[in-house]
Amino acid sequence: MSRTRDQRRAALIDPIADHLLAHGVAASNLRALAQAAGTSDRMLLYYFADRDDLLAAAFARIRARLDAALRDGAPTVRLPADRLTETVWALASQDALRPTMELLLDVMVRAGREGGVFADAAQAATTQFVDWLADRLDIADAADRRRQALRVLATIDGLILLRAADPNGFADADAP
Amino acid sequence: MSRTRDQRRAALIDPIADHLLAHGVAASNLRALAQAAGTSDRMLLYYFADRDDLLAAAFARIRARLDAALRDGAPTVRLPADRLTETVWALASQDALRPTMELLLDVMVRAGREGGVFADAAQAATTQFVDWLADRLDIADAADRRRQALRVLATIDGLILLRAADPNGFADADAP
DNA sequence: TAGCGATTGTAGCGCTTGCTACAAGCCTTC
DNA sequence: GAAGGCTTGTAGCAAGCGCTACAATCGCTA
Repeated sequence: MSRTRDQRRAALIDPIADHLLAHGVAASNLRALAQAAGTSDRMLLYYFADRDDLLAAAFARIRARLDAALRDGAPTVRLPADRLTETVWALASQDALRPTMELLLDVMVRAGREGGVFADAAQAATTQFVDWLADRLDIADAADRRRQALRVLATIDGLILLRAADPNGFADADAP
Repeated sequence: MSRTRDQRRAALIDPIADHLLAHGVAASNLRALAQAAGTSDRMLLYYFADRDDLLAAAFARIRARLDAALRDGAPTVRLPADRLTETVWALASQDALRPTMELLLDVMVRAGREGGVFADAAQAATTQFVDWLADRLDIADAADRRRQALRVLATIDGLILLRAADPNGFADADAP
């Protein structure tokens, strides 16, 4: 009974996550998300407390997918920072990861202004990513490694942001 | 007559730019902007064609301010990329520039999804910033210099984004 | 089969948003 | 002082938003 409800709840999240990835947060109102999930907004609010609850679930799902993609994407070979940046930038530019990274930007900007679900999701994703990067940096000191990992992530995020904002002007600098 | 109208139009832009910098794009609806400018939304739409026109004017004003701040902020001394990154990161973290940089992130994310005014503003600001950075990089080849300038900007933008999204978690990595 | 909770559709509320119709006031010009 | 354009206030529209009240239906159990 309660398990069935949880299952149906879980089944709704995938198409909703897809819609978020494809169209961003602003275009993800309840009616649009309901259509994407093949149901009604009324139903979404039956399975989820409110929109924030729904978004939180979708963000968690997207993070789980990202986790899997990162695990498959690159082995744990320790690299210097600039080489790691290069590798991850190529990885994050692939079709599979690009929408995720761009949605992450969307969420991070909202985190600063709105807080709430967005702050939680941004913090979780950042931590996850920084940890993953730190595992792949050939730096001995842990604190320094973490600091450099954050710097690598900053560069990747910035590159994605610049490309998303101005895809044409970015073309000539595509190869780092 | 027409000059007076232009003057009044121009006078409205400063408080509106201030509001944008303080509260972001989402919180800058016509009624809020009107209150910030000490007038009514009706008046804003008398002096500007529509909200996009108003935002475009405000973004242009903010870019002019940024231009002045950059000119004052650092002399044209050519540095290697990592030293320039350090310098500009410190500069962009100052109270005077920080809101501008964070608004720029807001605009850039919107540029990707909504285009229009945001794409124009993002492109102009990016170009302006990259040119300024390129003038301060001690790299001989022009194309390579521009590419590195874009990379420096990406890192700065990414750092600002990470700090804006998660001010606490970022504290331990504040010094690059 | 009757009853009862779980599920779903319909309709719409209350709010915010960008924008507009209309009319009143003001200020210049003759 | 009359005329006519420039400026401004009042009021409100239409659309979109998150969310809810209410009732109908479904499916299981007794």
